[in-house]
Amino acid sequence: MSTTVTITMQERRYFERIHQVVEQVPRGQVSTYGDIALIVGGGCDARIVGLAMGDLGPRSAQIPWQRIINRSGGISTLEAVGQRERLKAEGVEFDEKGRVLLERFRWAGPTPEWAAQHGFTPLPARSASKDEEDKSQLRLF
DNA sequence: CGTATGACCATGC
DNA sequence: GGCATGGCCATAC
Repeated sequence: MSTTVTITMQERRYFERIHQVVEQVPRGQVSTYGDIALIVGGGCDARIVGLAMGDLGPRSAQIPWQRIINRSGGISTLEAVGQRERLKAEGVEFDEKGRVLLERFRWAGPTPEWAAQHGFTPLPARSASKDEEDKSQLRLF
């Protein structure tokens, strides 16, 4: 009997995949809503990642939602204090203004192997220094 | 099916 | 860097 599972892949085509990616963020590192959206791809948006995090419910105990922060390194949740404490306990450091030091603790994204294997998009490489990156791109003027 | 909302982000000032 | 706007797309009513 082939009880084909008629899984509702359509309904939350993003939520499921978002959760899957967030699970990959290692302890002691953080990622941003936008980065997760890029990895999921297929038109996924940063706000959808936020929605998916809010939709975790009981699963919040399994999925490291605390490692997802906003582009500025700030915490967007209502329980910002608790989230910051969790991250501190993992070794994540903050600056004087209470923002995560993204340059040091930002997750580089999944390995190309894992990404290809599960149908995700790896994150583009980021230079440690923005200036050097700009310099490497010759402005032909 | 239109409207409002959201754990966002890029842009312009 | 901070503040205000517009845009983005899925959900809830």
